[in-house]
Amino acid sequence: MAALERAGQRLTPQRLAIAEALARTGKEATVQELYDQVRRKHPYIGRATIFRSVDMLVEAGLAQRLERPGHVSAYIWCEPGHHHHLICTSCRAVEDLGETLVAPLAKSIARERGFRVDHATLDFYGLCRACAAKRGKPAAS
Amino acid sequence: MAALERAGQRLTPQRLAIAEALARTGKEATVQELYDQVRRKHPYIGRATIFRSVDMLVEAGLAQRLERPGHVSAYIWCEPGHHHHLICTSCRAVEDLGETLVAPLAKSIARERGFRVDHATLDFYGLCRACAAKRGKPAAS
DNA sequence: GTGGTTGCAAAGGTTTTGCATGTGC
DNA sequence: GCACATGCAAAACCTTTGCAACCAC
Repeated sequence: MAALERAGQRLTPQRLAIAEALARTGKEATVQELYDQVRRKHPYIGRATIFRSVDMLVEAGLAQRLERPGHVSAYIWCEPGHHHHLICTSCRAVEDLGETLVAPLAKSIARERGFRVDHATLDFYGLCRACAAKRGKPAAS
Repeated sequence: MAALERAGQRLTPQRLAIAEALARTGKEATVQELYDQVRRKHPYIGRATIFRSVDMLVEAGLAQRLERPGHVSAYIWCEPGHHHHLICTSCRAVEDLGETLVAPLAKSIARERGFRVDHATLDFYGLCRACAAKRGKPAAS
């Protein structure tokens, strides 16, 4: 959590609580979920603070906004340099994925299509090892 | 546009107009932009119809929702089997990318991490060939 | 002490929904 | 003709903003 200090931001109890909540779940979390979670210890925290704090975390490179299907933004804690993920659609656990997979792709795209890649989204959705083992087949809807 | 019929959906003038508008721009488009565009020919169309139609298009596999940063959904027309894109952050043009790049990645992830990939997002943001040529460097903010 | 941060509440904007009417098949 | 699609408007929703009080540094 010392990463927060390194980000050159003020270390308030709220921010700590939010960062901690996000880091601890190991899953993607919406603002509402973080709000519910953090409110157990900070009953007077406001939703706006969550929004402002996660924005700050994203800018500091400590979190990432997942543009996930369904119009609600979710956030995940992430170590610098790990901006791609495996996201379990069952338990919502998130695993990091390094840049190593994307870098060669970006390079070949630049070469073959003349496209100058700035950044890329690469996220895999599916079942994590545990969930895949639990149910061999995806659950029927 | 015959793809619409194939999707087993009713072919209404509104849907045709929306699909056409989306297909013709060759760019990502927000609902608001489609609304403005389609309204030139269908002044009485409602925003709700746009939302319902793009949802239908997405379900039919003829469009894709881009979860782009900034909380507004944008949609792009896409041929079946081309669900990854190069998106120009300058002119907002969209180029298709086949599945060929992702398939091997998904396979290796399944093998190495025990993760059962269902689907993946892979979109590259940057400058298309034309925009990259126009301005060698990204514009200063 | 000071400037950034918080909490509250209200505003802003996007997306969804209900229902009567209209229409493709 | 019937089921589905549309238009309208209001509701629901997430997110942002303004501002006074507060607090980390």
